[in-house]
Amino acid sequence: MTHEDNIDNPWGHLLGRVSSTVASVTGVDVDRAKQSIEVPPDPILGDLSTTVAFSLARELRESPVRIAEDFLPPLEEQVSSEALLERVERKGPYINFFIDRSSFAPTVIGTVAALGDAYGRTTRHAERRALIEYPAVNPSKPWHIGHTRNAVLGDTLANTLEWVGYEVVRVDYINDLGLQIAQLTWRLKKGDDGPAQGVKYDHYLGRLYVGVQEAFETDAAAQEEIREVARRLEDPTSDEARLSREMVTRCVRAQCQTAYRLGIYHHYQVWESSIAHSGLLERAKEVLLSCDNIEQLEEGEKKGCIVVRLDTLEEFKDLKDPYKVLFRSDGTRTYTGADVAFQMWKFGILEDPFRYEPFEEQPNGEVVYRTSLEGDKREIGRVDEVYNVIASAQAHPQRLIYTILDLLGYHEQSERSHHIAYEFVGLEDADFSGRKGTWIGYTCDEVLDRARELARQEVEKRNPDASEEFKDSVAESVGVGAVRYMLLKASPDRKITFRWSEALDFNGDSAPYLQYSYARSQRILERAGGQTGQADLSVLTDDPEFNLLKALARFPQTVIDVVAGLKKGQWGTSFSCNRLAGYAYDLATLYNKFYDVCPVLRAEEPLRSARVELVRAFNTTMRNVLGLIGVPAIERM
RNA sequence: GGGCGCAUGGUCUAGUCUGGAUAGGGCGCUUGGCUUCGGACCAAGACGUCCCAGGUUCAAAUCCUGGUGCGCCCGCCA
Repeated sequence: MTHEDNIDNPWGHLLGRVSSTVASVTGVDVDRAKQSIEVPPDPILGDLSTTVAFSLARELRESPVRIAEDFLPPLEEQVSSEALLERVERKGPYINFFIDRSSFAPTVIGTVAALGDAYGRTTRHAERRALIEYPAVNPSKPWHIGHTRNAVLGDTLANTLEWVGYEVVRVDYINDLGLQIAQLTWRLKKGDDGPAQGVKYDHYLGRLYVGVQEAFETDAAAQEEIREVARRLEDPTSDEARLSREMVTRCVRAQCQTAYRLGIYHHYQVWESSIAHSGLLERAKEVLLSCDNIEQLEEGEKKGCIVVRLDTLEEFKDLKDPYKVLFRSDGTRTYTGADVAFQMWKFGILEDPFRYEPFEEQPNGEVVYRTSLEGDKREIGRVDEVYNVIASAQAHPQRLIYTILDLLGYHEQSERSHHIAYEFVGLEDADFSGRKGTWIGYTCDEVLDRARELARQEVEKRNPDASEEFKDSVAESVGVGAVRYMLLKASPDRKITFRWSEALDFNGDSAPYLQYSYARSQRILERAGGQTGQADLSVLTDDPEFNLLKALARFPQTVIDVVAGLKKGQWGTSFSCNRLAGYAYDLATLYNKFYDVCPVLRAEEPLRSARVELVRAFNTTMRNVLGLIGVPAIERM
């Protein structure tokens, strides 16, 4: 019994049946038969087809058409005993299968009804655990849309893995020791009134930073003072460290408000200061120095540095310098050094030196913990896969970290380290830069606010008599959905040029279109009254009904395919989040077409009851997909 | 210099991994559809050298080779 035979996956089941039918008749193995199955370009031709005649043509020294002709009679024989298949036809060399519509509807709707909220979830990867790091925004500014892309990608990946059975640990990384933090600490030390009334702390810091950066670049004395602050920050007991800790905490709390609006939550925050002062680096250093390619140089330009020698490796042979520094001559870590130690921690290669304290309780009711020098020990546990959601620009350093794990002998962990890469979000004429302040006006909060305002106007038009609370709540859900969906429907390796007109377009391929289709189905179910249960579903055979049923059936297989597509390449692991968005859009489109031409409540029995059950199945499936991609499902809008 | 990614109607984009039948959508444009379960909807139409040149194949947007254009990466920085 293969996974596809599992009843929680109707489309996979169907593919399995067709594949084994093709295999048994033609003699090719099941995998090859499965490879040959595709969906014909026009449903008139069939629901599924096989091109196996083409691939057999050469080895049988026979024309593909002739081969298809020969296989047709035995296939017809087999198909007649397949419950879900009605008939098989030949069109030239193509062999096309037709689903038995009257038995398909009860199968699909029965599955959706039986599984309910769990429809779309499978247990293929049960007992497996994954750790995902995202979005790791510096605690010195508000999220802009680029950070939001990272966060939404990470959150959706985490959901997707959970839907195929993974247990997922969601981790954020807080770099509280970077230069930006030193600069801001220096600035706050000089005294400042703090944020004006109503200004979020992260926005306040972000704007303050633009000015500080200017001083840093132009004023040598200021620059020296800031370097000194950076040095003092390394001592966790210093006044600067205390001030910085307070500042960073307030900033992270403010950033979390943005995350919560988007429905994004974490289990742990790993702070850089914990990495620096917990003893993790010292342990990492010991392990690293036991590796043949890693050494402390005794002479030359990099005398005293702990380096990894890379020129023996094919993928790094063209570097200008064969040595990559992990620890500087003064003993401090480089980014790469800290990242290697962090990656080792994620896999449990190094014993967990961290202590944890609650950071805050999130709106989902779960406490997010931060690493700390105080607090309690916690057990992260074994992790099978690690996914780091990081911009494509970081592909080289990410690859380097995984290579070092490999050099250390942790081949398995290296292989299971994934860089989920994505391109930047930019403007037509500029990129977002923290230093230059080009992000101003394009923070996640501002984009969400504007989306909400626009949605609010639409809600007002349609529901003038509704309560303020209702209007606000719907507007917020529409705004959040629109922003998440916009970021998800683009393939991660494609740059997104942010345009207000596109981000706030609520028609067509957009979240409100999905939410609207859901709300309309909700209305029908409310008016239809209670459960019918006994409906004769075999009457659902018209094209609009059948097309919708096929889309419903495809959901679990789509999630499985996206996970199967997480293939690791040399420079990153691809995550087709756009396929999830695309599936949701297809489903909504087919429902809207059905809605337009198939009356439900006004239909005669037994059609009426059957269509109500179809609407119910759509309602359940759409709610589940929306949950998966994090777009709020709205009952009424 | 080396590496990675991208290139598809006016515009934005799916499909490329794993070759298969008339290249699918969104926005915009033209036109039609509510005495009807919600028009954030549906239907019809116009718009294409799938960057270029070769090659492989019964079959190429998809694979191979060589180009072109754009973006990014290659520090004891952050």
